[in-house]
Order: sequence, then structure tokens, then C-alpha cells
Amino acid sequence: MSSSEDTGTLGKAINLLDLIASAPDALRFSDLLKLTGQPKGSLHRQLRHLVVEGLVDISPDGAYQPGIRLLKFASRAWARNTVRKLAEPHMKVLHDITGETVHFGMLRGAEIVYLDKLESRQAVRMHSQVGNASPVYCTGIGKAAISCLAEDRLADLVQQVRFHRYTASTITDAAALRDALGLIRQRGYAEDLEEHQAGICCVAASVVVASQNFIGGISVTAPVFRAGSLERGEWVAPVRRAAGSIAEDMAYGLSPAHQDR
Amino acid sequence: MSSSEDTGTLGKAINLLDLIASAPDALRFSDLLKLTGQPKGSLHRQLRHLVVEGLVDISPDGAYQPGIRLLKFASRAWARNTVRKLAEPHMKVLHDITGETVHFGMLRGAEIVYLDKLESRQAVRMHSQVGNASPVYCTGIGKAAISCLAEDRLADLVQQVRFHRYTASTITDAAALRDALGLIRQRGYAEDLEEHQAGICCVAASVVVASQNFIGGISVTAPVFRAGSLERGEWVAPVRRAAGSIAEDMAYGLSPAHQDR
DNA sequence: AACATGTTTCCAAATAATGGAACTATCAGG
DNA sequence: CCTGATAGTTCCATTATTTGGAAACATGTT
Repeated sequence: MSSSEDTGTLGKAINLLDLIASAPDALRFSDLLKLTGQPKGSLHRQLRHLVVEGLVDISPDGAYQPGIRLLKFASRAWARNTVRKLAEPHMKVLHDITGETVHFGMLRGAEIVYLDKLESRQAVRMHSQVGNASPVYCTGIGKAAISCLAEDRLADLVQQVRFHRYTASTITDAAALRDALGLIRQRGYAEDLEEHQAGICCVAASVVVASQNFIGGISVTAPVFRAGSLERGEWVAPVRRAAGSIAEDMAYGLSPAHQDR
Repeated sequence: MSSSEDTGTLGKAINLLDLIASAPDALRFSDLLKLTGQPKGSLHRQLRHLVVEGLVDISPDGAYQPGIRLLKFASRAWARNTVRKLAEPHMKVLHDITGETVHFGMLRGAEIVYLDKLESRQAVRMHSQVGNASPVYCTGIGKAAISCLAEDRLADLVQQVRFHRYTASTITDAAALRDALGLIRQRGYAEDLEEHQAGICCVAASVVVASQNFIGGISVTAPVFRAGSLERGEWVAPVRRAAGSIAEDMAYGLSPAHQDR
């Protein structure tokens, strides 16, 4: 099918895990049976394997949900991630300038995965955002990131997107998305004006380092009452500067000249 | 071997992932070759599958590390985890009483995985603890948790443990661990007196709900200069109370229908 | 240029996954 | 207490996948 390499048994298992992780509600065996269309025997075996390995847990009411063993893996993934470490100081600078929430994320499939977040008040729990995956078409970082893709890859990606109307302003079709991307390319930055969450908007710029196959972005997010067009206008330059610095560090800091550890 | 069920291909892949995630340094292909003892062909294929699935990323210098796709999975696992949600208010109470860092974690294999953390100052990044896995024998929660195990299961677990001396006070053999557990059972709470990190100690109590196969604990952690025997003595009752409340909520709150497994 | 080290590809043999069907458990209603 | 419906589990011959040795390929070193 389409462009995905075959990963055999593992791929099937992870697809199942993804299904369980992506579902809005907890799924029972029979829900999964319908969703996957697999025979009972196969599905049951796959689930048992996932459960034994700790990638899936069975909740007290018999529903399947992502397992807590994943926390350990993710904790290591985050701690090791060089890109994130490298971006951190630039996020701080941007955060100091704007005083608003700063996000850093990267493209993964047709979603943006948030790698880090800096918030003025640390009231909101970190896990509520880091690791979260949001659709490309309704986030500033998402649109900024894919505006840099080559046409063939963009076409592939757009085809994968399943549009969902989160708010009245959400982009809900490919044509509108392409229009938006045109404007973003022209301006050099992206905005999300309450397209994902009502009352929240952001200014974002892409961070793309072709040599490392990295496609992502950085953004400043704020509630609408603190982010009128005036404020957003003031954020554009700092956001772009931060994005540029991160890309530069990535391209430069990790070249042959630099020694690791 | 020993007591683990067979999970075929998936199990092998996840073992490999665990190896990559658990290593203190980034591993290259040949490191993994030595560690796993597998033939090149097989290892390469397994790694490729993990990489394609996003469970493993290849860093710019060619080393393998846990993939950022795991962040998404873990983020969901954390958000969905009913036990954690249920424990949160009791953690808050304990945190208000003591003013010190509160941890909540559960047993997974021979390790304690931290499910949540409340800190007076949110200076330390959350991912630095949540999802972290620490050995049972040198953490308060770990010792409290396993002090409640039945003898046969405890024996199994102790056999899995590979003791490592983190500090001068670390328990480094099974006999000493069993002694410590005896005292913990007698007292009804556990302490970690700089056994994992120099300068850090904690008071912990177990949270065990047999009907839900949950084994874990809650703890108050502080630097030694703020946690003398006087202060620790004052924490014992609140910690035990919090542990008891969580266990109670778990036993009552979640079972309209009694499930067995 | 020759070598050592690290990585990828290939394919017949060995092994594991597949999925249909039969079986068991649980529950609601009469 | 029985009956049928829904949910979950086990079994096993067939089929597809993983396995691992060997050889090719790449890259950096003396």
C-alpha cells in the first residue's frame, strides 16, 4: 500500500498499538475486532503479545489502553533527543522575549509531535503537551513545516490527512490547505488563528534541516485576548530568528568538526 | 527463559528496544551486535523494522536511540492511566502537608516506573522523572512495594535483580535486601537513606490492590538537610494515610462489575 | 593501495504467524 | 433455572515470515 515499507509482524503489532493509542475512548476486544477486521484468533494473539510485553495494559473494566512500559521508553527517547536539547536555549530566548508559551515540534507522518514546551506558568502538566501529536493542517508548526516540503512529498502527505473540523476556523479540505501554504511560503511564517482550539492562536516558523532529514518548527502560542494582530506581528521576527538559529545549530553543531560527548 | 511468556517476534523487537533505551550511552550497530550476539543479518533487519516504525531513531552520528514516536504513545498511556488520575488528589494532599516532592510509582518487572511527581518548585523538567524507571532495591517505593509480595513471587523478582552500587549506602546483595524488607514489613513503611542518590532520602509506603494486580507506592523525597530523622518521622503518618486512601479508592472506585484475570 | 572496521544484501532452511472453527465464559431476560 | 446472545479463548494444518551464514559493499586508516 502507498509508500510504507513493510515491517512484517512488528508493523502489524505497532499499528494495533497506534489504533489503541489514537482512539478517543478505551477500546474493548470487540471494538478492535471491528476496527481491524481481523479474525479473532489473530487479534487475540497480537493483543496478548502486546500485553505481555507491557506495551498495552488491560484496564480494570477489560478495555485495552497503551501500557505504562511506554513511559520508560519515552522518557529515554526524550532525554536522549539531541534536537530537543539543541533547541532548548533558543526556546528560552523566545520565551523571554514574548513571555508566552513556546512549543517546539517535528513532523512525523501527517502529525506534529511536540518535543518540548516552555510555559510562563508551569501550571499545566508537561505530559499534557510533550509527546502529544496534533494534525498538521490546524497547527502553526504543522503548516509551517509542510510548507517547506517538496511537491511530491507534500502530495503524499496531504493524501494521508483526514480532515476534522475542530473549530469554525479549521481548514477542512486539501485545496484550502494548499492556499494557506502558499501564503505561508510567501510570508515566511505561519499562523494558527483558533483553528485547533477556540480562543488559542499562534505564530510559527519552520525549522528544516535537509541534511538531517529534520522537518519541524517552533511557535509562540497565546490566548486570543493576549494575541491580537499587533502582538502577533511583534512575534514574527523573534520566532523566525529562533527557528533560524535552531536550524543553524543543527546543521553546524553536528557536523564532522564537532565531537559528541 | 525462566518465567517469561513467549511473545515471538514482537518480544525480540521489544527486547532490542529495551536494550537501546536502557543503555547509558548511545549504541552503534556493532555495539548491539556484541550485546545481542545475533547474526548481522537478523539484527539489521530488526533494527530497520524498528526504525521504519519510528520506535528507534538513528542519530546524526549513526547511533541508535529510542524513537520520538514513543512520545506519542506514552503521552496517551499517561493521560489514560486511571490509577494515576485516581492517585493525584492524594498526592496533592501529601504534598501540601509536607511541602516536599511527592512521587507515585508502580512495580514493573524488577523496576519502579514513576507515574507522577509533584514538586514544590517545578524547576526540574517533568520528563526527567515521570516514566523513569529505577531499581526496586534502592528506592523507597521499590522496597515498600516488594515488601508486600508473596514469597514465591519475591524470590523470582530478587533473582532478576542486578545489584549496582550507586552510593555508599546502596543495598548490594539479596540477603541485605531481605533484611531491609523484614524491617519494612514490621514498620509498615520504607525509607531510602541516600541509597540511590547521595544527599537524597525519602519515606515511602506501599499501595497494593491485589484485586487489580496493582503493586506500587507513594513517597516523600527531600534532600538530607531538610529530611532529618525528625522530619522523616513526621512524614510517616501522612505517607501511610495517602497510600491507604489511594488503595481504598482503587478497590472501591473502579469495580461495578468484578473482573478477574 | 591494501587493510580493518562497520554496514547492507541475498537466499535456502527453519520457524512463527495465520485464520477458520470449535469451545468456554458471562450476562440479560423470561 | 434455562436459553440465547455476546464476548473471549484455544486449537492446529496451512501459509508466510524470520533466520543466519556468507558474500558484497562502504568508509576510514596505515
